[in-house]
Amino acid sequence: MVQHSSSRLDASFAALSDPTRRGVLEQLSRADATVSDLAARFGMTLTGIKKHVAVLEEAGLVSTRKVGRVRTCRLGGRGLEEEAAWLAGYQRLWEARFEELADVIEDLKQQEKADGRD
Amino acid sequence: MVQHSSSRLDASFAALSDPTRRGVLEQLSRADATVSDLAARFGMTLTGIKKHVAVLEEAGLVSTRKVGRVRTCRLGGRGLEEEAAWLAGYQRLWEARFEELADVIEDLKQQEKADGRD
DNA sequence: TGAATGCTGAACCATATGGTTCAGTGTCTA
DNA sequence: TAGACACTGAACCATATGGTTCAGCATTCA
Repeated sequence: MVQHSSSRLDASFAALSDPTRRGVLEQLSRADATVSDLAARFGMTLTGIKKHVAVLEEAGLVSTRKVGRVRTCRLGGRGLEEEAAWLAGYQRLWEARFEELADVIEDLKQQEKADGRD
Repeated sequence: MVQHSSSRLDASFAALSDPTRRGVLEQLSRADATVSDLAARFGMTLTGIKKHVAVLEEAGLVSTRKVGRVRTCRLGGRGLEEEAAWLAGYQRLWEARFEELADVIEDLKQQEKADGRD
């Protein structure tokens, strides 16, 4: 069954729904980055990018560590397995639904043929 | 490369970030349903559920048709291929990142061994 | 025709989101 | 020690979100 009530899914899908945050993930997949690095790259204030990082961290997609005055962000903790699993489950149902539809159409065709024979 | 700037991804991930909407998708994967059906099942007003359906429709995940005074909703149009592809791409990068990390660790081990030999 | 049904739209409300500025705080470096 | 640097927190703003109620509007049914 598709799981639909999970605050973790809520948080991660919400995190992924913003292009800046998807960009940050992509960036971090290439290399760790400081908050300043990200702010510069995405043309945003430190405070602004910090909020995005916080959202990603809350969702468990990024982890950060502060050394001295520099906070470094890296891809973190989770690899979106749960989200991928949800999508995969949904896709199975979606496909099943269309096979079902195909069956219905097939039935209609059969019936049409039978009717034609009357 | 991971695509991160897509309003379609924005819309669909946002649509998926709400448990009621994921529930509606699950429900529709079993059978089509009217707006009233969904409102009853999710204990929400017609107006409330209608908004959720509108969000799902905007994201292309549900399609609806009104016959007489009844609007029927069905799983629609897209099968979340793009979203699945994004996640898959991300996961590849994520895994690559950890292999890289493994390489670094391996290098450190080698170096340690070499240092030990000095 | 009159009443019930199913949906719709507008208005409203509280809270969340995505951004900013400004005023710090702590850490380096000359 | 002074100044620059990197970040942080509070306050603010506009808009979006998730929900409601209430007043319609068609459509169906008795």
